[in-house]
Amino acid sequence: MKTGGLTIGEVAQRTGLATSAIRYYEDEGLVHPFRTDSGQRRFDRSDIRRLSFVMIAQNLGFRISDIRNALRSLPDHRTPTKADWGKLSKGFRRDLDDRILQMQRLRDKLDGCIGCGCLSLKACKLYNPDDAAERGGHGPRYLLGDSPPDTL
Amino acid sequence: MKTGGLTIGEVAQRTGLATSAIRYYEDEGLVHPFRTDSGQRRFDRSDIRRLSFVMIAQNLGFRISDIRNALRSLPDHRTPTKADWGKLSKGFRRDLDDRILQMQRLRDKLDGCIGCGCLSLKACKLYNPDDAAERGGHGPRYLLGDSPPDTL
DNA sequence: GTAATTCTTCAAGTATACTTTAACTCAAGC
DNA sequence: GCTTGAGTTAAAGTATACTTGAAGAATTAC
Repeated sequence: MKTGGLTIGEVAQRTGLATSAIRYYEDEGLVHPFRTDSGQRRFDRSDIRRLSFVMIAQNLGFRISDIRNALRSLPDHRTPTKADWGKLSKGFRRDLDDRILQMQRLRDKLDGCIGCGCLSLKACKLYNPDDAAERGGHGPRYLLGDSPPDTL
Repeated sequence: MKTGGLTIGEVAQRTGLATSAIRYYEDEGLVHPFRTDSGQRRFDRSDIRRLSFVMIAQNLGFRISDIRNALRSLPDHRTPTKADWGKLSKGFRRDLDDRILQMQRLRDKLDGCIGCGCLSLKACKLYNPDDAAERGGHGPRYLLGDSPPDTL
């Protein structure tokens, strides 16, 4: 009774994900497979695209909550249109651009700070609290920048 | 008996790290404070620089093992010289450049793949096994790219 | 029809990066 | 000199992202 959908094994093969990971992603609300009468999952072809996106975003360091959020712009039980994906892509690109910019900025600062051995961050402003907040670490770590250059 | 070193609390204040994090970093071999006769940690001023580096690298997504590895180029019980830091910086910069490049490449691909809604990764070669291996996920996930375009 | 796969759920385990708690010692201020 | 704040260890707890294992049901292959 495989009328219409892909089994979890087929999706695993096509994406390279473990079946356990796919089940986990369902638990986390990243995919919404339907069920056969006997309770087995059946996936839409478009779910492969969804999961591909998940893997790409994961690889770039985005967390599952971020990804779930991005995927909200896609319809849950309808095959996403080109326009749906375009919308998601736009938001994702913005995040990516931000990250790239941040990294480049840091790299350039590092040339000046670590490169010269000073690493005196108040002077360098290598970091500011906003950067820290973005990544959302566990504690309220304000990272660097409260000691004058001569303390380093 | 505070002859010479900073206490863990002072280091915590200057870096913004929790004392528990600093102790954890010592366990992980990222800093090597000496001890007073009574067993309390005393840090070198240069350890603040070390810890700053740890925080920066962490923020950029590097793992502690990577960071420990990078810090190997610094001397453990001597204040690092400008040359020491320069050496570390060079290796770090290379990694950073790699990451930035990878992200830019992916971003550009995304414009073509997700943007158009195809996301057919074999055709796009958005990902290849090498990229996956780099990040070193838990399982042997080869990510994307074994399904022909029409399966998506 | 039956044996081998593949699927199911649920609970527990793993790795990373820490924090929290408990019980205790040390150091500093008054 | 004694209280208080800061430091110490060891073990357990937390969050994220999964994997592994057990026991059973469904599907497929012959």
